[in-house]
Amino acid sequence: MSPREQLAVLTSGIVHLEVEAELLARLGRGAPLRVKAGFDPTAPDLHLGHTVLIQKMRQFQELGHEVVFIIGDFTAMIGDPTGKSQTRPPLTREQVDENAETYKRQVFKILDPARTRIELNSAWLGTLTPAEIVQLAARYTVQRMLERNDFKARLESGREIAVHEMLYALFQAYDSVAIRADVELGGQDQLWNLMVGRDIMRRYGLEPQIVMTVPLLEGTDAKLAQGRLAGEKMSKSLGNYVGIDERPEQMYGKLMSISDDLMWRYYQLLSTRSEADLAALRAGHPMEAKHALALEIVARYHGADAAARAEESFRAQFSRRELPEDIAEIRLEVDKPELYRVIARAGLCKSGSEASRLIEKGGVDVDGRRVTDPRTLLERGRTVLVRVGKRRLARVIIE
RNA sequence: GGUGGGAUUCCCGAGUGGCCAAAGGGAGCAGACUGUAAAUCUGCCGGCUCAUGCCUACAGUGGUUCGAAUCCACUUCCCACCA
Repeated sequence: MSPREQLAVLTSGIVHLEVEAELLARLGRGAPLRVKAGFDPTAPDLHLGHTVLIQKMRQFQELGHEVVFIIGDFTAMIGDPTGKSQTRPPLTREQVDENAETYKRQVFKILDPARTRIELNSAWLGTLTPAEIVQLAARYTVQRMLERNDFKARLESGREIAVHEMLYALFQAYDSVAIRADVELGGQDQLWNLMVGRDIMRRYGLEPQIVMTVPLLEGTDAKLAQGRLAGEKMSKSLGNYVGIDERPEQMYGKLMSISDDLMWRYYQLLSTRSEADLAALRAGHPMEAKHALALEIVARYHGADAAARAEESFRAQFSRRELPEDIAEIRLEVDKPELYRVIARAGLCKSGSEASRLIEKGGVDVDGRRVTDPRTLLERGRTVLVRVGKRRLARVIIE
């Protein structure tokens, strides 16, 4: 593929590119580019939000370039100065190794292992001498540091900025020096850090890395508000994520429950479909477009067969309202087999009170028939099918 | 170091002596409607041997009072301004 064609592929869907002409020139040399991205080793489970970046890395690989995936085990001990979680407990060596393994396993669902190098940044940062650290720090200025919005705001409002917080950016930048990165990729919110890397490389007499940022993916709860898609970015702590290690059925279900507006955003950032395909989907029923999206994404991480099964079980359970195949069977011993007690004991509700309320409101049925008296007695020795709400379901036997 | 303001149920936040398991909003859950959508509407939203009863809860400890989330004392932690 010609450099121009490569450029078109690589820059599709990105937020920022610094500098296009440089990227084009380097592509023109014909040698594989070394593409760097850093990951924090603290949160081991990758979700679709991370994959926006990883898929971009994959595109580089497909064009013959090399990806260097840096696990920031050293920088994690410092903590990114976002001010959010200052008191993050330091990780042990074992935890870092374990998380790194999890990363590899998950990341190779997308990346080509043959063209991927994984490095821990403690390998070079951990061996820097104090003199070398001083030399690193000498290559940047306080003025430049204070250009960072977060620092600027804290300085103006008199909140403290610890010295080591500034070192974070320098160490991350040093990673680029250590591996001689041609390109560094990151999320939109990382632009400033990546730019420091560019400057620092130049100061070490290296050709500065090209910087590219990708958009942040909104979480599954994002929806249209005042004509615009609004929502927090996908994150595990907000519970609005789809993990790439999740079971196919669960992934499929989560993707089907997103709003129509969010679906098109996901298409834009996650799908590999062509423009023509997308146009056809837009012309059709949104529900079918959503099925197609769920199918594509589940297939990517679990294979086409598993995705097809997930779709079938989704359609059976929700579209046709059939019973799922695997229903938990629970045996209980209860003194008085009143319905609300049974539900609470079976773990279908958190408490007896909650169970009672739900029953009175008509949220529970037994053997397919709605029961509204919480104190209905269940027969002993017989299996009954108890359904609580739409999703919670169990076969219960009272002994 | 000084002075003031805070800490409330999952989150935000009202409440300044009984009417407080505690406004309002968010999240969550259920029902209606549907495309298991989203939006909307309705209801619920500490627990319990289901009781016009009990227990737990308004940072911690102790106190005043018939009665405290509310008043007092001390403790811990946050925030603002001054130095």
